Amino acid sequence: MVQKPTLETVAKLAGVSIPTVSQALRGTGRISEETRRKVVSAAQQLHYLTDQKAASMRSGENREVGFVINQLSNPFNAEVISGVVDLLEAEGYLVSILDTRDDANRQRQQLESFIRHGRGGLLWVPTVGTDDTTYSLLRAHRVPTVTFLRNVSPSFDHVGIRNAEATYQATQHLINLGHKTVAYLGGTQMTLVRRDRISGYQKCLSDNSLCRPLVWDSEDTRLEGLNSMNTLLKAHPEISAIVCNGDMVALGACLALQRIGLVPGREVSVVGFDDIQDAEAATPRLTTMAVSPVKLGRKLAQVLLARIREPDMPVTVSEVSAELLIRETTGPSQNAVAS
Amino acid sequence: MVQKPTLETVAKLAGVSIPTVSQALRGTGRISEETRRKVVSAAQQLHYLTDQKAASMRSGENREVGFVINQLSNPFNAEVISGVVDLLEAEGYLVSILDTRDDANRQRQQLESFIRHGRGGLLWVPTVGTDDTTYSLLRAHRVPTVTFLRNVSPSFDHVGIRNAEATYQATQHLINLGHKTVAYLGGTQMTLVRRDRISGYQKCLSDNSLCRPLVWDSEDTRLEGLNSMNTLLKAHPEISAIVCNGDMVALGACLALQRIGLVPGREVSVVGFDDIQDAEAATPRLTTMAVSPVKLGRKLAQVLLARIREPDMPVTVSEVSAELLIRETTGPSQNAVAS
DNA sequence: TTACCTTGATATAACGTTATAGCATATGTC
DNA sequence: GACATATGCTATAACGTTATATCAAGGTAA
Repeated sequence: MVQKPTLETVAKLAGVSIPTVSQALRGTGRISEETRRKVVSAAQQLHYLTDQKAASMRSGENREVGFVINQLSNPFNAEVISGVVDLLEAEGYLVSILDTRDDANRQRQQLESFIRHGRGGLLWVPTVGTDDTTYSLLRAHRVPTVTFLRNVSPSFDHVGIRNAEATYQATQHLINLGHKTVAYLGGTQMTLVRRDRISGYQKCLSDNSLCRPLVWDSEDTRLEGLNSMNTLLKAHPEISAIVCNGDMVALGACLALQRIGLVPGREVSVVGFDDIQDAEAATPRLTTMAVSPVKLGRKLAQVLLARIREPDMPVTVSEVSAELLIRETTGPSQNAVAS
Repeated sequence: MVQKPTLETVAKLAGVSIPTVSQALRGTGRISEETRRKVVSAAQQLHYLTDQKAASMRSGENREVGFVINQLSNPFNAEVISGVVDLLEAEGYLVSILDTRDDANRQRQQLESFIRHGRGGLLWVPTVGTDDTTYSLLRAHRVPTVTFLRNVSPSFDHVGIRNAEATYQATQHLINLGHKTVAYLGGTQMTLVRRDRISGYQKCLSDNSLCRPLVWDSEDTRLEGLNSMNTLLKAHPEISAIVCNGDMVALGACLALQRIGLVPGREVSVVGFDDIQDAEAATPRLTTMAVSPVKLGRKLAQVLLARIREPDMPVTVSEVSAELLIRETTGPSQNAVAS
């Protein structure tokens, strides 16, 4: 145990050659049952574990993939990761997670490091401000890549959410409840995701002949949601409902309402996005657009596996629909009742 | 660009030998300024990136480390990870994160995979129920290892929190406010961390001649905190204050109180543990035992680096103190005022 | 018998690096 | 001018695997 066990050590102990050991352990080639047993027992005795660095260097195969994500602390992301990891680990892959914290420089560093270490696949939520050289870097090194949520380039497979459809549905729900002044709260930059969500919100307003779209920025945390809602209410006290870019923002917004004595779902209605665990636990329980993070994670894993196995298959784009989950933070407009 | 660039490709383009390229790019050996420039330009032209698998195989050096953690979705952990990653990435390391979700089997799989892939270092929150063979696996393969939070084995370096001291302080704070019936809420199994925290709580009670320790289980999520607090209140309506095993539980407990019309900090006082972002954002703002996750993360990274550089140094144990942050969820006992 | 196939193993080369040693050529010293 | 030393580069081997080719021994068919 003083020396790292290698094929050579095992071979010596079993009294056979190195290739024999390699084949016996992997079940390839023509090895008699008897020597196979000898080899396996020797390997166990020495606690031998294949050195994958050496193996993958020779064989080209590589069961290490990475998930480069924009915000690890977001519980929705954490749940997606669970789904991905479950499926890929079952297939013998090692999934490692990198957090860019939406910093393009950090992301660049991480991806270069990623390529240098020769990972066999990439699941990727591209940072805001990712530039073209990053895409060509990945293409040049032939990294099988699936983008997630942010569909930034037609050369990569993609798995995402039907964002415009979802916010349209959320907005329509509020309008059906009689709300006339519906604002959009959340996001800070014009990512594709946010653009799509806002466009669904706007289209719904105009389809219903309500023509005052109002979009307000906020980081995707409870704290920022609280602060932004405060400023929004000060600037536009007339709004009676909001569609949020994420549950964390929505929960923060509910807190803001409660602090000034308003009840979410009575004076002001709130719709979230994601259906994280806390949405159900909050008081009042949050109405939200639910997407199953585990289902998304599985889909992601499946697409990546397909791409790894068939590098030349045509690029695929998969989008899953969100589902409106009506809980307690949405209710009939007070104005509508009054009029 | 059709072929993966290697030292050979670069050497051919620059018109020099392979070792020359290797040395020129790393700045070792004796290379003239002129050829160095030639080589660097050729490398850039081909988008050459060192294949670390091959490099580390030959040189033995390995700048890949892993952080094997028990619960990725916990925001406190996410913040610790940030601290670790900041420091290690600056030193040229690639940090990848694995989530055991506190499942010993999964953890075993992940660690074996981890070793096979030859990682150069490990930061580790061991799962509940980790058995001895796992420790010896890590020792046998000489993986530089630092345990975090759960100090399970004297053969690894450790970074953790002064848990008993912290809960003692929290409990004393409640007692000073006049509370006589203080319960402990959170955790599900007898991990070392929880044992230490409970012992601090108990010692404080007995030091103050209050002899009714009451410990109640709960998973470390808001939802479970809510449910557990409900059952606790039903079983023991007399309690006037609780010390919690984590902020998530504490926030859930506050929700439970609010649902039945009680105000945290008035009828029942609540102290959390961790000081996650939401502790400040909650209504009312959560009193908690604060440990700086970023500071912990940095410490972790430093200890690991030291261990990697000096594999034979004596084992170190570092513990940081938590600090009582008094906010709004703790207040004078109503009984004390009445009597 | 000769020719051919099957079985069970091994020898050898290769993956892309880096460490070591070696070999010219230029520079300095006495 | 002879010798030592410094400079700049290259040849070679090695890291631990796996892929390919090869080889000996035994079995089968004509």
